Amino acid sequence: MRKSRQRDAILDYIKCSTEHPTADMVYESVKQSIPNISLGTVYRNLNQLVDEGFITVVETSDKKVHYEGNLNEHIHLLCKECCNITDVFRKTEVPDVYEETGFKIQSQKTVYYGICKKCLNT
Amino acid sequence: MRKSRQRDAILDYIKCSTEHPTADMVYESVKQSIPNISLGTVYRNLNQLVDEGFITVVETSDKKVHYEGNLNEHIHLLCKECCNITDVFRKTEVPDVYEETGFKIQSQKTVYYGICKKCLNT
DNA sequence: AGTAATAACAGTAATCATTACTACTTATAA
DNA sequence: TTATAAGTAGTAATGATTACTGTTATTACT
Repeated sequence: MRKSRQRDAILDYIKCSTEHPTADMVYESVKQSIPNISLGTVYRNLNQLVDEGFITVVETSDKKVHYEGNLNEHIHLLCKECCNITDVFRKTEVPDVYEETGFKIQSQKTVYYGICKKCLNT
Repeated sequence: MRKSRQRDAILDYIKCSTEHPTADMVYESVKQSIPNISLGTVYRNLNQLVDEGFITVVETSDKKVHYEGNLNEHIHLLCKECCNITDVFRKTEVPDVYEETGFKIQSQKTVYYGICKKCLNT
């Protein structure tokens, strides 16, 4: 991967952001320092940064991919009403989440990402 | 929610499926018993069934929503190569997953779904 | 430093999963 | 049994993402 001003700006913004920006939010923000950056460039670099493991993605029900720069293991609180994503870094036990954040848990989901048996043997 | 032959067939298919079908897979399958069912009907009912809590969704990187009828708490193994989703129901500890399933875990994600503080007070 | 090779870019067109819309049909409550 | 409104089929529209094309910029090698 070569060095590029555009990708540096994109990565920088995501790494510093506390929210979980979408491609469009990245585009709007980076446009302030690189006015003629292309939306296609943003998408291409986001995909590249995910592939290379510099950032990760979070899916919500708003049908847009959200990006995240904090790679430390943590839990996401995902509001079904407003789609807001909140990070919880402390090893807070489930019953304590409500007291500490005011977030009412209704369900949970745990996903392990990796390579399945079949793809490992290919 | 009224009774409808289309929705019954859709729910039935998802509840019986061991894979995690997409809207299109549901459409193709239900079409065998209701040949003139509309894809729009499938989407509308899937959203309704999710809203009413009869089924849930699983997101992969293939940009399609996958549906799931098994509401028992379990873990998903999501292959980054082929996007296959495998369910793990036993409380298998992370180190044991590989031995039991051949799935090589690279990262994990835990999400709690619910209502945030702000939306609760509205 | 000069240059060739090619990764990356801007701008725009295309894709495709999902949603919205419309006129018709059917479940169900009174 | 009939009114009403939820549900449907079929199709058009939307919108996030990707693909494409001609140009620019990085980097490895003389």
